[in-house]
Parts: sequence; structure tokens; C-alpha cells
Amino acid sequence: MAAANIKQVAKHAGVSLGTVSNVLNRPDLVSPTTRQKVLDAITALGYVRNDSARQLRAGRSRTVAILVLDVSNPFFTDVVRGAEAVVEEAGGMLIVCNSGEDPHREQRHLDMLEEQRVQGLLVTPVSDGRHPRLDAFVERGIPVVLVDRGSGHPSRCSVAVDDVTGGRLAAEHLAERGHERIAYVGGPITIRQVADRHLGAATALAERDVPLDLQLVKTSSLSVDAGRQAADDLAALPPDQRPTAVFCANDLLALGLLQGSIAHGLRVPEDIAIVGYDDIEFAAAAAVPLSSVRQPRAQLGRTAAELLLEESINEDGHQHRHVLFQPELLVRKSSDHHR
Amino acid sequence: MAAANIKQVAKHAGVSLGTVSNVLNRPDLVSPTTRQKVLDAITALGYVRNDSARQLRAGRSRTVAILVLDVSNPFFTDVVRGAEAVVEEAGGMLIVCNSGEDPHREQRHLDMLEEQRVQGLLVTPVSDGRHPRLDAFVERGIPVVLVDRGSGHPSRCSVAVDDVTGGRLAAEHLAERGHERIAYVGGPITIRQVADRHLGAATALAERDVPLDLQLVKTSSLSVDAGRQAADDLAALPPDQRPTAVFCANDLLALGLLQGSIAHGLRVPEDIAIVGYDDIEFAAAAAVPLSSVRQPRAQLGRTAAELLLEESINEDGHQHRHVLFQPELLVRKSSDHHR
DNA sequence: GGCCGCAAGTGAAACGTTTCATAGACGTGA
DNA sequence: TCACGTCTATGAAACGTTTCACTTGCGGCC
Repeated sequence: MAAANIKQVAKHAGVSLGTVSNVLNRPDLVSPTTRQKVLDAITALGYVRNDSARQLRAGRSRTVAILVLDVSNPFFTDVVRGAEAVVEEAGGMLIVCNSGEDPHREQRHLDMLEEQRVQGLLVTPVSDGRHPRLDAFVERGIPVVLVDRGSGHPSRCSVAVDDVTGGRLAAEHLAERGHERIAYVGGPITIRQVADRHLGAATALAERDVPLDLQLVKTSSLSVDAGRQAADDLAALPPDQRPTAVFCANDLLALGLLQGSIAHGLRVPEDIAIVGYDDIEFAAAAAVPLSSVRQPRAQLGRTAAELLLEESINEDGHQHRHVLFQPELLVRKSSDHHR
Repeated sequence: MAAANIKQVAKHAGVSLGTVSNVLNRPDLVSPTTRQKVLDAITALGYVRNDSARQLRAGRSRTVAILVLDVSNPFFTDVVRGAEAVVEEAGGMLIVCNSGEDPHREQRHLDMLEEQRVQGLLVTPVSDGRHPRLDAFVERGIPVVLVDRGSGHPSRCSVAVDDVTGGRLAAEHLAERGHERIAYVGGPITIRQVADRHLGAATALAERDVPLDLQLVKTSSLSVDAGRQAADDLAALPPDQRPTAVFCANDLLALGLLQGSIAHGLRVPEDIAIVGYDDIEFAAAAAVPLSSVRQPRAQLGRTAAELLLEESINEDGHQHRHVLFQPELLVRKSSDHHR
């Protein structure tokens, strides 16, 4: 019973091999009596279809892969869950691969996925440049959708979130609450997200009726510790020069800044208002609930999967699309105060 | 060029089909000249091996699957990363599947993985009982390793972390710091981990030279909010009845308790010492860094994968093993105070 | 010179499925 | 009675690989 195949099922049921296949794939072509005989045989022998053979014959698999930069990053886990829902809805299976931001592991995974002739690939490549490796997929007829990367490429779809708008939302909110000395805490500025959020915030402030300046506080990383460090720096300033509001490049920085500010005796939001980015799980659970910009992560995954499946089904008529999602500002207590 | 196969490569290189296969799988059997000709042809045609055919022939794949309860739970993501390292080291590929604690999705994934004839399966089943479904894998010759579940099953390996010891560590630590009124905050008590940690802590205290009682504070969930709620309850007690130390069933509770205690004007650790469980990322980053019991999560994944590969290779001589890891107590400021 | 062994390369068979052209049984209408 | 269509069931071919028994060519040894 270790490995029954279709032939043995056919013999056991007293029908031909093709009939068993029909029961499996087009049951309506088979008379009820025969069908039942076959189903009984399948149960009796513990038959399980061999997907390799099926795939070999079909030329492609029903498996969609998602290759992420970091399986333990909540951003990607939410994207995965969104994509999963769509793929499973369509009767497929999503497998998750992790490059860990390592180009070699990315390469290895791409090699194996290409050998497996997956139905499609959702991927956030390690590097942001050109990707000849991905073109090979497309040429082989395997659709590729870029996630949060390199929008605008002509030969594949992409989905991303608009970080410039995110920065704008945060800055506008703070300006509307009457703040006039606003700072942006973040770094390294070489990270696209860090730069885009800064750009959006700075632009929004400059465009106001009374243009405002956005003070830039650079950090060496996007961690809680770096946020605390920034709090030390800000607390050291004389109160009349200290920003009354801070927009942080992500929530880790914001939480560190929040803790550090409180430790320095500053009241949040009265003395210093804080807005973070990402709306991580702990944002709402902080000592002072943290305002934050939320990205529609699951939506990103869902849409990516939908674009992929559409391309996969409608191979010829498919038009590549580049979907840009808008983030959303969640105002919580850390910035909910009018000056 | 869309889909070159071995035959076309052979023709292009002017050799037989078997020779191409030898170049791919046993290059030392082929003379350097011929080998180079074949490699050139492979490049020229953009040939990529078809894994379905290879698998069909070989009867099994080189893919190991891990089926977890929740891809977005850091516990599992760390387990995944540990397993990943081992599997990739061995030249295989790890695919991650997510049951989302839903028995139907678990079932679906198991069905598809069985059809795919994966090399092996690491799994944390949704339910804790018997698993006839997994026995089918074993009968088919697909090794299964249980992760953090049902140790002791005779027909498969398992890995888990000893929660009783974890509870013991936390309680002993608090007792040694001179605490005599100690509480355990957690619930629902039907969750095995919650119960085991409680058992370990209660036992440790009862076994002391001067036996101590462990006060039980039940919560309805393991969330930050439930922890805050518990803080309210404790703060309402008269100081001479209030526990001077609390061990929480997980870090979310502990962080909520920490915030709530501070909000009620209690000093941590002077008025109330707190120990959590899981050592989540934010434990060390809390306003008062949180003491916590850490589970060797990546090690769990690594060992699970090692057991699996061992069974896979040494099919006959394999002895099923049940590895129980010991957790570790990290003392941080939230409990670092002698009464 | 005859024999042997070795290195290199060959090509048919097998893996398990799906598909497709075809055959048989049976009922219906002319 | 015959021709025809419908419904079922059949089994060979094809998917692309790996393996293995086999040939071929060549050099060494007695």
C-alpha cells in the first residue's frame, strides 16, 4: 500500500486506467456505478495522486511561490496571508520562500522554483536594480509580480505602497494640530522608504500657506535604541528650540522616542507629539498609544496574487499593471493634542 | 527557447541524451571535452531541468515542508529560520505552509503535500490529539517530525520545549530574590502552555524549604489588554496583600501588566517585580526592560530538521527520538531587585 | 596475436499521469 | 432493418528525466 498508482486502482476496480483518470478529473463523464467502484478502490488502496506525474504531463504546477526578504518581518507575514487567501480561494497552493536578504539564497530559491515550473512568482528582490534572472521566468511563461519594489517595469506587474503620501499624511496631520517646529527622525537615508517618507513630509510642509521647515534628525538604524538616542538629543535642546512634534520613519524609532521622552520628563503628546510608521502590533499597546501610518499589507498581498492569477489564466490578453496603494493615518493619543 | 529539454540539448551538443544526464548528475563520468560541449549547449538553449520529471523518476522530492499554525507568530518564524538553515545546508529546499490554526486548511495542505511526495514534514498540528492523517505520511515513507506538540508518539520524532521547567525557573528566581507573595497571571488555563508554566512555578514554590503559595490570577486571553486589566486588579489590593512579584504566562501579558502597574504609580521592580515568557523582541525594549523566559526557538527548528533528514537518509536504522529543550531565564531590570 | 579491462558514450525502459482517437452498446427515428 | 447519435469506456501516446545494460575503442599484458 506504500505507493498505489492509477493502474493498480484500475485493476482493483476492474476498469481501465483512463476511466480512473476520468473519475478523478471529469467525474461527470463516468456513470455513477463505475464511479463508485473506482472511488471504493481508491479508498481501499489508499491511493493518492502523484503530483509530479500530473505536473509533468500538464507542463506546469498549481503552486504559486512567494519569495520574501524576511519571513519574520510582520510586513511580509501580512503580505503572505493576503496572497495566501487569494491563491487558496483559486484552488492553488502558496509556498513561502525566504531569501533573508541574501542574494545567494535568493538565487538558489529562484533556481529551484524555476526547475519546479511554479505557476507564478511573487517576489521582493534583494536588490532594487534590474533583474535578468526574473526575465528568464517571464520568458518561460511564468508570470512574476514585484512586491514593494521597482514599480513600472514593462514586462511584469507590481504592487507597492506610496511612501511619499505616507510621509505627507503624517506631516499634514501634525501641521494641522498647530505644530510649527516639526522634526523627522530616521535613517539611513539611503533606504528608499526612509527617503520617500521624508520627501513626502517635507513637501507637504513646504506647500502650506505658511510654509514650514522639516528638521531632519538622522539615525544610524531603525531601532528602538536609535529612537531612545534621538530622544536624548531632543531633550537636550532648549524648550523653545525643541520640536513640538516628531514624525518617525518607523514605529520602532517612534516607540524608543516615546519611552525616552517620557523618561526625560516630557509629556506625550502635550510637550512632544509623536507619529510613527507601519502600525506594528505594539503601536496601539504602547504606554501612550502611538499614532502611526498603516500600510494595507494584506491588501498588497491579495492584489499581487490576483494580478498573478489573472496573468496566468489570461496569458495573451494580459496587460501588466502597476498598482500603488495609499497608506492610512491612524491618529492615537501620542499625537492627539492641539497646540 | 521557452522550454528546452534534455533531448534538444543532446542534439545541439551532438551527443546522446544519456550523456547530457550524466553531465548533470555525474560529471566525472564524462570526458572534459564532451562535458564542455554539453554545458555550452545548455547555456545556448537556456535549458533548466524539469523537476517534475526528475521527481517522477526518483519517486520523491528534495523538498521539505514545514506546516505551522501561524506564519505571523514570531515563535514559528524563528523555528522556520532554524529549520531552513539545516535543510538548505543539506542542499534541499524548505517550503513554508500556514494552517492558520484552521483544521480545514491544515487538511488541504496535508493533502497537497502528500500528493507532492515531499521528502519530509515538520508540523505543529492544529489539534493536540491523535493524527491518523500523519500516520498516512509515515506509511508512505514520508518522515514526520512534530514541533512543540504531542511528544512521545512511537512512530515519529518530536521536538518541544519544557514549559514546566520554564515556570520553575521563573518562580525560583523570584523566590530567591526574597519574594514571599508571588502571583501567576495567565489564562485560559486550558491552553497546555499556560497550564504547564503554572504547574512548574507552583511546584517549585511548594518544594522550597519554606513552601510558598502561588496565587493564581486568571485572564481571559494572553494579550496586552488582559495584562493591563490584571494590573488594575492587583493595584486595587491593599499593599500588604498585594503580590510583590508576578510571573506572567507570556510577554504580552507582562508588558500590559508593566504599563498598568506604572500607570497606577507602582514602581517596577521595587513595588512589583515582573517576569514574562517568550522573550519577544519588545521585552528588552520595554520602558523597564522585561525579564523573560526564552525558548530556544531556532534550535527547535534546527533539531527538528536534523531529525527529519536523519530519518530520511537512514530510513531503516532510524530510531524515533523525542527531544525536549530547556528554556532559559533572562533576568532584566523588571525583576532585578532584592527585597 | 589474442585476451582482458577500462573509459566513454549510447539508447531503451520506466516513473505515473492526462489526453485523445476510437470502439462498443444502446436507443431512436426513418 | 438500417443509419445515426449518444453515452461509456478503452488503451496507447506523450510529458522529461534517470538508470542501466550494453557497445565501442583503445592500450596493456602474456
